Amino acid sequence: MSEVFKALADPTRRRVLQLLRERPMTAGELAGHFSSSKATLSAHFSVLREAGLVAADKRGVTITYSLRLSVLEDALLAFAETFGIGLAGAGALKEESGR
Amino acid sequence: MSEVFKALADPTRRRVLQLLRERPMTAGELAGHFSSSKATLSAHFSVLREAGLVAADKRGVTITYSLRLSVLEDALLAFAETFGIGLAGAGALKEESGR
DNA sequence: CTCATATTTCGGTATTTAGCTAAATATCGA
DNA sequence: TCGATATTTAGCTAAATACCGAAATATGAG
Repeated sequence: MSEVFKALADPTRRRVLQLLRERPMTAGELAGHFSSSKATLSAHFSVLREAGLVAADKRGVTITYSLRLSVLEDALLAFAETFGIGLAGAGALKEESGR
Repeated sequence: MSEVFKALADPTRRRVLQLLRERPMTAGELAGHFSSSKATLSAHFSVLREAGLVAADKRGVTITYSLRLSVLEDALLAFAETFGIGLAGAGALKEESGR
């Protein structure tokens, strides 16, 4: 739980997740959207990976990252629930992910 | 946004929010629930205050902290929305806070 | 005014984090 | 095998964070 929130606390990482919302992208492709060095971005990917928020798929020499929306969703849901904040919309999401 | 997630990234601070969910509590009362020093807790309160997640009400020599649920709610909602995670339950919450 | 109480601020240390460049690793094509 | 490409790892610095004990601040009681 802490790891997810820690990952979300950085704007760069949140933007990475946003980019991956559209489609999976390679590390280099993602890095192209930022001004930081690739090494720095790589560290951000690592944080996201360890939080379980992205999946890394190595294909040849490139690594494609994809968003693991369910992990993000579950974390937010679990946390919000303890505060009585119902996230009813998650149901609709579940349907969508089920197709 | 970053400040809210950063505040939520620490287990102690999340527990403080949980405690405040029941009722407002003074700084000392809150500190009694943790093994860290009061100085350390005070710093945590400061982070929560700066993130807007709690309100501090100074009454005489004691400071009573209370949860600002709407801020937490709005932050989670806004973020979740950008990921297509609808938080329909927030509507019901709004009604509740309206009484 | 003085004392006790509640809380924060100060000064310090240790750990973590974000960033960089340079070097290492791995894979592909010729 | 050699070279090019994609990505990570290593080594470093600067800034931020968490923690402590001690000192400062503010208030209310007497």
